[in-house]
Amino acid sequence: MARPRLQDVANHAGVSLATASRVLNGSSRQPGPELVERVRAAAADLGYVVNAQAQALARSRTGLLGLVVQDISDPYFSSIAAGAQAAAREHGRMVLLASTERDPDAERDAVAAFAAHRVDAIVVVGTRWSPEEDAPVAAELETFEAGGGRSVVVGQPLGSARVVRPPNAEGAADLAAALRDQGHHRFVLLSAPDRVVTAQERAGAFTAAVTAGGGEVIEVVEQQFSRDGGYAAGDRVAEIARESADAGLDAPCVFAVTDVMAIGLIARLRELAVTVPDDVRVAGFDDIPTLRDHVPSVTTVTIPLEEMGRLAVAAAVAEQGAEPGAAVGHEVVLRRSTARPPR
Amino acid sequence: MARPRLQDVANHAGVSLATASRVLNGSSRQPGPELVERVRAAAADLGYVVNAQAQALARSRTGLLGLVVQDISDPYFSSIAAGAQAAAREHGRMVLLASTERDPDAERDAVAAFAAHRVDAIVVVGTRWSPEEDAPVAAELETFEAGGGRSVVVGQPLGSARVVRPPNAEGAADLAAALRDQGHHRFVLLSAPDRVVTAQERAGAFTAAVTAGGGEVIEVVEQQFSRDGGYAAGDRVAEIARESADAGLDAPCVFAVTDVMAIGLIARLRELAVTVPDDVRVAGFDDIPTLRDHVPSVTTVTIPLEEMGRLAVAAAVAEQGAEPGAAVGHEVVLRRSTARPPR
DNA sequence: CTCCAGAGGGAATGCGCTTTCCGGTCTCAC
DNA sequence: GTGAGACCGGAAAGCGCATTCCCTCTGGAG
Repeated sequence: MARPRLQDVANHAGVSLATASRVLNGSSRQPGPELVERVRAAAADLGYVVNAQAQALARSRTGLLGLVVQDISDPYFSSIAAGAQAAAREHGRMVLLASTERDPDAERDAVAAFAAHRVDAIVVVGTRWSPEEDAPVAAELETFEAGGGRSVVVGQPLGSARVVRPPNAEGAADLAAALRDQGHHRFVLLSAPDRVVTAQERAGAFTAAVTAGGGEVIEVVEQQFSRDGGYAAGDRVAEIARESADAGLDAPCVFAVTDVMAIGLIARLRELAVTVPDDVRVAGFDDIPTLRDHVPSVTTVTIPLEEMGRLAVAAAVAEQGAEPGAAVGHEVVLRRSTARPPR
Repeated sequence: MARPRLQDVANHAGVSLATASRVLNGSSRQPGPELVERVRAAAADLGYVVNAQAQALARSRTGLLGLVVQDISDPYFSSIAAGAQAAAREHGRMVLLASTERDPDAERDAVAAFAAHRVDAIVVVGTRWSPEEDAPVAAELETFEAGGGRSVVVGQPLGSARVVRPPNAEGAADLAAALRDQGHHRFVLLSAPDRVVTAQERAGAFTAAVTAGGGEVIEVVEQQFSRDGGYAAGDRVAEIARESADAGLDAPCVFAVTDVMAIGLIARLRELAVTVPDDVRVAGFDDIPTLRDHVPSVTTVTIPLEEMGRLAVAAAVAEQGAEPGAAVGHEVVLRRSTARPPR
């Protein structure tokens, strides 16, 4: 049994196609109550399900929202996606999802595919890379916008897309200040390769704030922007800690530019019998949900992940001229991983 | 500047619409090499982007896959989603995502919306509820299949959908056996309301296996199927632990029907100064990624979340008649949370 | 030299729906 | 009583593409 079409409903109700359309699909012009009733009944009778594809073609609007994230299984992205998804639902939009495994090429492909599907807007979530790596995505987004689409990025600016900017610099600076107030002054920076712009923003602002506050970044350790990167940094950090102890210096405080690196680092340190926070202090960034029950509890910068997702969707569906960009708050939360022993 | 249409490309290349279509969209019938070249050039020239909506209408296939999960920010679901997403990409499908906040009504709405968008297949991930709560989704899926769609569930059977079944009973039974072999015999079951079928399957099989092995389930604590549910159970579990200690009995072993409950429980126990595994042992189920760096490490049953997502998509895109259901493996992993003190 | 098969290109139809545009009816004011 | 609107239902023209069918042209067999 083939799916009934709107024409079938119209026939069954004894009205024209136009009337059936007006009744069933939220037209501003509603026929008389009696016809409305007849059409409704016919639709229910036949089990009619509107064909959104055909609607999209006729209206040249799909009601679709393209969401590009770098790894949907990463709590950072899945939290943002949850917010975006909820907001999309409230706005009556459906979400097309793409997870790119942190590959800029896949990012470009995803944007192109979304453009082909004529989504109304595209939201790209995640750090930018080097200008060369970003160029293809940017070009693809440009084309998309030229064709009448709206684009939003959560992260750093990209082309002419609207931006929801995580407070990387502000958060890192505030964190540095808070740690200084706690009495830390010898810092190790656990960062990621240069191409990871988010890491650079955080690392740069942190270093600047530390220096301005009279502290010192005694070493920069560079690793992958992931849990395993943090883990890999463990050996070097442990060495630094031992050197500090041997020299009778204060235990160093590591700033990992993202929570997942902090978690990986702590895992390795535990294996090496280096105690956090006694031998090394550790701070992260993001306050991902995973951190909630981590032991030891980890000092970090809370950023409203779900809200960022919601804001991005709001910017994506906003009428022409509404808020071009959005800022979100942040909060430094000091926890046990940076506690100093009472004296 | 409006988006160029295929007609524009055809004009620009000096060929007919039909020829342009054949060149650009993988038709079995390819025009002569010279024309192919002309059309390709024209398309590139104009920046033509195929309209997937129009294609879908003409072909009456969308290449879309609907994925319904209960909470995309939960690592259980986001891991499955990651697998599904990757598999979909490999099969050249796009994924429409819906996250339902564990609300059966939202689940039904999502399926209906997917049906309206004429997705080729729908994958519903997550536990089933009571028959009454499941009925609407089931009906919606039934309609969808009647209209030519394919449906797959990851979890318990629902209507005539293909099933990817998590090894709930097998895993729980094996876990019970493994714990018995470790010397545990006094168990507390931390389960969820009856309507959560996954919890029932695990709890039922665990209890049966414990009893069969000569052990005893001394109490069943029922809470929400979530981290906070586990947390809420903490006070009662602590009481049980103290009673056991006072009576000079072996410390009880709690089986939390899902890892997130185990994590919440342990968090509360820590606050109450009840030590795991000395005062209470705790085991979970799923082996979600979050568990990787949890302290103490938690005994659980590993199930291949990503693979389940991949299998579901494979079943969704499989040709007629292929594998109707799929089974996945599991593995009990004993970790510190159930370790018994050396004697 | 004729006939036929085959290939290659184009015209035209239709996928299922929205949305003008049109003509008819009804109501109300003058 | 008459004309102007207001209102209402339907016919028809697309939305952008795939695909069927038809026509023409070419080459080879007989």
